[in-house]
Amino acid sequence: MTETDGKSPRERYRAQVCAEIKQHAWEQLATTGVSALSLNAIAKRLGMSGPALYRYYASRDELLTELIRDAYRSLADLVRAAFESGADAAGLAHAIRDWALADPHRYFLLYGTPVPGYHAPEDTATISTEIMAVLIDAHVALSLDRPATSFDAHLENHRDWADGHPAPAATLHRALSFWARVHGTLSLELAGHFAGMGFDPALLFAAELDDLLKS
Amino acid sequence: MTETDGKSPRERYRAQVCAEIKQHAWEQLATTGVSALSLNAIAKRLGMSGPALYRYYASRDELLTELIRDAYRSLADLVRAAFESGADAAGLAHAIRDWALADPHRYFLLYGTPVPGYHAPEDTATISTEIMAVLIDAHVALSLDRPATSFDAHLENHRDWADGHPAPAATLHRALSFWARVHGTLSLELAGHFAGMGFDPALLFAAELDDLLKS
DNA sequence: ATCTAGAGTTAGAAGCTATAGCTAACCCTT
DNA sequence: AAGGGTTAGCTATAGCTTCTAACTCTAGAT
Repeated sequence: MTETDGKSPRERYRAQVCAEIKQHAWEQLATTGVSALSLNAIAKRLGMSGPALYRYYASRDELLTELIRDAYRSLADLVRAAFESGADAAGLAHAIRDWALADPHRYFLLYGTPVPGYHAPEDTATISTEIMAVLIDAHVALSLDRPATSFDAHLENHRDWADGHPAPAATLHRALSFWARVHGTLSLELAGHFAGMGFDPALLFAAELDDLLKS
Repeated sequence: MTETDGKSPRERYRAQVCAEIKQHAWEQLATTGVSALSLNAIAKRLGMSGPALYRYYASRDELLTELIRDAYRSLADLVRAAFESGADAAGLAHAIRDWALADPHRYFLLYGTPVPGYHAPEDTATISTEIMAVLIDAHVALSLDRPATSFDAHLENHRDWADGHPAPAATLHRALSFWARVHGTLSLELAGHFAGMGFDPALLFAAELDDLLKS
């Protein structure tokens, strides 16, 4: 209970303020989107003046990087947890869609328009390959009786991104298609491009995956 | 040659300044992206002071709306021209991809992260349905020997967006899948998510379409 | 008890959007 | 040809942003 956690009170206080800043940043992000994320507004909502925030995050970009990292981690954990609890590829897709619908701005933070000056840090790429690895795992169980395509052959020679995964190229192909179709339908839906069209985006989502997974 | 064009000199001058502003806006957009589009910077590059620009565009959003409208028109014209010159669905996909690669920021202006406060004007929706109509046209020639899916049945009851197009629901389904797959692979590629992976995005793009179109 | 590190402050620079009020030039009409 | 209305441009300003600099003051460590 009253474990000191091995940290000095200053460090604990600092960690908590950092967490509070991030929490308010997420709230602001969820309501107004990334472009309207304001350090000043966060500081005022925390009861302190603007520049005080720079003790905790050196710049707006550094806070954004932290948010992106957290979002990636959240998605990777979700995908991994879903897979480890026995979900198949379709189950993963559903989990990802729910995750995105729960906070569209968080999804766009990762997969939306890249911000001009920003460059993702090294570890987000690591998490990204981690996600891809799980996606590949989720596709190894699927049948491979479809005829091999020329892209399969190309992937055979360009499978470094699979990080040594032993799955056949056709499976890597399926994982990539999975990712592309999930992203395609999901981002069009989240951006509102299906808004006035009347049909149910969830059914298009499911149909795109069905077409990929059954065969 | 020296046709007066029926416009007063003031109107002609105004139209030209508007065009120059838009041209500089496109240049700035192509290099730095939409978030860095600055009315001040455009004004200075045109040799006039910041607020002078507000005589021509009432706000940053109004200029953005104009740019979005132009981009939509450009894409719609491209798609229509490609179809009328005999391109099939795969040809349309190639044309769209080239159009997007030529100016990624323009593509993201239409299909990227929606800007928080902004609401698209009426006519962009009109152009969007115009594009969809051409996409449907491009898919009517394809065979329909695939088994009907439940999404086809759903589309039969929600085909208002097709604007009275007589194509069967399976064809509407194909047009939607086409759009989603084009957008999925293209936006992942343009956002750099395939950057360190080694394979050729053009081949994944082609494979995603092949899987849709051949059958 | 003293000293130092760090948290928070105000002030300010440079940038942005956008408004207000003014001048001057221009077009049109009389 | 002269006046009147329109409009293009200016400067100044308000209010917002990120971010730096210099200062105070307190809390933890020695």
